[in-house]
Amino acid sequence: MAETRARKTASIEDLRRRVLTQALAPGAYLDEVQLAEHYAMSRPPLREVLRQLAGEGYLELHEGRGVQVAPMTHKTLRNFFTSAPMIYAAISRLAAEHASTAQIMQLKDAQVLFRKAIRDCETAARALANERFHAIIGEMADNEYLTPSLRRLLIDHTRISMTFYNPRSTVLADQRMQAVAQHDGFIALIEAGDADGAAALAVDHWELSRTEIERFVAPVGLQETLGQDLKSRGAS
Amino acid sequence: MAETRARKTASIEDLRRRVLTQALAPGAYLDEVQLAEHYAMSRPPLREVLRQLAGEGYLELHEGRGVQVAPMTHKTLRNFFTSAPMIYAAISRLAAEHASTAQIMQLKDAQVLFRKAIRDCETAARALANERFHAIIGEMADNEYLTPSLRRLLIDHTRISMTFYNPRSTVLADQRMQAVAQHDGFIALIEAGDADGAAALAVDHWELSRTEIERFVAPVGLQETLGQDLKSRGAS
DNA sequence: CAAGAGTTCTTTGTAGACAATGATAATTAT
DNA sequence: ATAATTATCATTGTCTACAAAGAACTCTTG
Repeated sequence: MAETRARKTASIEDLRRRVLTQALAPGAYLDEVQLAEHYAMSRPPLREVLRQLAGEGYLELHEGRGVQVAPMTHKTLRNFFTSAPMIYAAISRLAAEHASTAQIMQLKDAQVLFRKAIRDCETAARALANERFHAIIGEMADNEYLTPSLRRLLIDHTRISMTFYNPRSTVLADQRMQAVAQHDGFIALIEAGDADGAAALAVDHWELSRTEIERFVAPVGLQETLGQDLKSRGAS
Repeated sequence: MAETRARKTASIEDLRRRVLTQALAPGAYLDEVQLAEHYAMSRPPLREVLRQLAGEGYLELHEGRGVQVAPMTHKTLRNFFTSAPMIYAAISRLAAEHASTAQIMQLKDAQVLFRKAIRDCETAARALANERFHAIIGEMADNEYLTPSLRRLLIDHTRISMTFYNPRSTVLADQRMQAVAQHDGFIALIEAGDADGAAALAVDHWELSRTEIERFVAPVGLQETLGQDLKSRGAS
């Protein structure tokens, strides 16, 4: 078994992806033996992987009762809204101050993929590309004290966006174009080293995302009276 | 082996303590077999423990090259100064908003231990009690997105304070009393639910700590001319 | 004498088997 | 019939032994 090491990192990345795209639903319990089989490894190293992912916030360990995909409740959503703008703004500011040219290249590459995913209406790819874009900004910030919080926020931001993202909705099409434009803005501001600008844009970008989420969480009520056909509205 | 579970959690707490008090020096490499022996467990569960602690920021894993106590460089110190006030203020604010009475009791208990450690000039106990005090405030905030950053900050804050803390210095005695008073202030403000007050006090508390650290990192230069006795100044 | 390659040895990583705990279902007693 | 208790089962947690990768040392060669 020469490539077990590769398998281990692969399993970590795959599990991250599955959690982010909700292929593994929040709150779902995982089976160690099943996962170990799936990734063609034995349980001890898999357990290490699970611990690590728990540390990163993807999973939750319950002593003697198994591993759970990090659940999302109304409380987590509230906390998310409270913390996100502050962290995003701080990270963006630091990124503009510290970004290397190599990292800016990475960011541009990520933006290409983001654009592509939106054009092709690939929900999961879009969510992952967006996560990657912001994760790179996090790397640029290069601050070991703030990145843990950013990581944690991105996990749930990505998962939340997966729950309600509807590539067919024309209302959201405009917002998607705005998001793409804002990403371009990030690249320009970071390249220019404009810390204040990047921080301000982070707040705008967050506001855009927040409206999207709010529109889904608290949608406008149905207008029909009892007895009418409700099918065509699709409020779910 | 009925109590292996207890041993596992005990090993986690002990390792945390040893890192925080610098009984394990920053950057030091650990030996798995030695640690496993020390905690009377086999290597696989110990490796899980190490992964978890790495996730929490106490350790760093190096693929195939062993485990290292999280190092502290000039860069980490700079990042620390950048991030700490924001996170501390935010956490304190949320703590004042959400603290339960049970948690306030815990905080008061922690403060008793903090006072005691300072009175008895026990450096490690003081550092750990201070860490615990602020960790409880973190629990009060009850925000899974911000606590990871707070945790990370407290690790290095505790370690930094251990490096230069000198219970004999009379200059620092006054600062210690101020710190105790500020902790009392936290308790009062949190109990009163004064979020703005708690956030403001967090900034003050941070400033106090920062001056202490700065005085150590950039001390005033020695005044003696060459050839004079330098022993009595203790500039290390 | 210095530099590089080969070999040995220490240390990390993994596998498979075993033990123990928590969950589930069945049986018994009220 | 329902509730409690016990027994069985599935699943988590751990241990010992083995394999492989990295580090250090030695031996050889320029």
